[in-house]
Parts: sequence; C-alpha cells; structure tokens
Amino acid sequence: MTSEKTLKQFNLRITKIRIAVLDALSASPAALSYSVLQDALSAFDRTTLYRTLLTLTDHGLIHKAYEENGESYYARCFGCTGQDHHHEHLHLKCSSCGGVECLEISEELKLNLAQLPFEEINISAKGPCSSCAIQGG
Amino acid sequence: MTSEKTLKQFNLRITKIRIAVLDALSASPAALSYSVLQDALSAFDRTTLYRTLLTLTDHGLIHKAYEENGESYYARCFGCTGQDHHHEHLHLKCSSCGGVECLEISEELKLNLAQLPFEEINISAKGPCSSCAIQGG
DNA sequence: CTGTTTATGCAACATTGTTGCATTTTTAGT
DNA sequence: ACTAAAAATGCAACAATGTTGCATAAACAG
Ligand SMILES: [Mn+2]
Ligand SMILES: [Mn+2]
Ligand SMILES: [Zn+2]
Ligand SMILES: [Zn+2]
Repeated sequence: MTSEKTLKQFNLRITKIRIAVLDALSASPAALSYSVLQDALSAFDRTTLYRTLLTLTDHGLIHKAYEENGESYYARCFGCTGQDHHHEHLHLKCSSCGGVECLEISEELKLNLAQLPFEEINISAKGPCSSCAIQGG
Repeated sequence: MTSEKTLKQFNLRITKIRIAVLDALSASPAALSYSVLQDALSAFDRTTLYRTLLTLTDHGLIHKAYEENGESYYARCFGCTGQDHHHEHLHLKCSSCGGVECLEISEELKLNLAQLPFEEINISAKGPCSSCAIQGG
C-alpha cells in the first residue's frame, strides 16, 4: 500500500515529510536511526521530523525499535493500531554491523510473554544479524 | 559487602565518586535515573559521573536498566562479572509512578530466552509496579 | 615517601529532546 | 475552484545528555 493511502487510512493529514518517512522506513529491511532519517530528510526541519516521528508512533504506523546511548532506531509497524503497539517480536542490534532488525519469535516465547501482566513488553538483543552471521564474524 | 571492598574485588581503584555511585544504587530498591544520580552527586563533575557509570558498567558492577527518550536508569548488578552482564530478569517502567525496577522472571521464560542465539538479551515492560498496583491506579 | 598509573575537573562541542509561536499547508464545506 | 478552519511546518531557543582532549590531582605499588 502507498504511504498516502496508509495515512488516509489512519485519518492523518497527508504531508510531504510523513510520506517521506513512511517511504523510507517501508523501503528499508532494517530499522533506521534518527540520524540516518535526519540526513535523508535534511530538506525538512528536524523539529518537524521529531514531531512526525511522534505522530506516526502515536498512531501505530511506526515504532521505536531500539534506543541506546541516545540513538534511536525506527521501523515500520505492521498490524499495530493506535496506541496499541503489540510487538510480538524481538529487536536485534547487530554486534557486527550495528544495524537493527525486527525478528519474529517463537510461539512458545510469545505465550510466555503474553502471560506477564504488563501493558507493553519489548525484547532487545545483541548479536550477529542474519547478514553478518553468514559472512562470519 | 561495602562498596570499597566491591571495588577492590573488581580490581578498580577506590575513589569517592565510585563509592558514592555504588552506595546510592545499592541503597535504592529501584533503579536510579541519570538525572537523579547527577543531583545526588552534584559535588562531582558530570563528566566524571559519565565515565564512572561507563567504568562500573564495563566491569559488571552496575547496568543500565532502562533507557527512554534519552533518560537512562541504572541499577546495581548482582552476579555479573566483567563484560558478561547476564540479566535474567525484566526491567519494568512503572506506568504510574515512573519508577524502574528489576524483576525476576519465571524459569520457563529464562529457558526460552536462553535458547536464543544472542550474546545479550533484555526485556523491558511498562505497567504498574508492585507499590502502585497495591494502591490501585 | 616517591614515581607511575589512573581518575578527575574543566572546557568545548555535537546530538537530541522539547516547547512556543508565527506562517504555511491541508482539508472540508460552499 | 474559493474560502475559512484546523493542523502541520519552520525557526528560534533552550535544556539535557553524550563525548573527547588535556592539564591537574588522586590512588596505588614498591
Ligand atoms: Mn519492531
Ligand atoms: Mn536489571
Ligand atoms: Zn549485522
Ligand atoms: Zn509505580
């Protein structure tokens, strides 16, 4: 689905930066850091990017996949609606290339997590990502 | 064990700020945010606090329990050695009081996590903490 | 006590988070 | 297509944190 249609579906106004952010995150297999987004979207003011990321996160179109040392990584959400981000997956920070990816987890683990009495649960891990593991490291 | 002895045990030099940080984190049942530590240790330069937190983390005496929107929470480590932080527990950010606490997890969940091929795994959650849940909220 | 090693304090700068407000853009209604 | 209302953007401004270099002070081994 095109970014315009997605925005419309979520009752959000269609603006250039929102389309650009959604396009960028949709096109990337890995999560993108704030600084990378900033560079890619340098045509826009960084405050606008800041608020765009807030808006898209609040409405469940994207999510913050990882945060460390003040560096945040964002990824496209699939299946999230409104405030209800249900990330039944894991966020892996590659110890080799530094990339961040969203990974599916086992059904068993999902069940375990679902039993915990919390509103929101996130798992993050460090280790070789799929690409780096193949090439050895 | 006293903070001095702990430092000696880890082959770290005994300095005022290291003792102060260890004392503060050992005394608190919840993790302490950077800003709280900063305020409590305002006698020291913030660069020194920054480097102290790095050093104590690197040697496994403390760990970063939670990070969000550039705010980091630190907690005393028990059973961690050197770079090998093995946090078989969960970090809960209270949706009511905002406090962060380290919680034990079930053996079953530990086993599930242990099967994942990663060097380090962290779980964080949001929801009412033990104190706030009692009082209702 | 003394020399060596290491930590600290300070300056400096980069990055990010965050808010207010005037201006521009988007949208819905005509 | 035109217009008014609602919302988003750009810009300024400031706070907080991350990060490094370097001179000075403190810790430690002998
Ligand atoms: Mn994700
Ligand atoms: Mn912990
Ligand atoms: Zn990688
Ligand atoms: Zn609480």
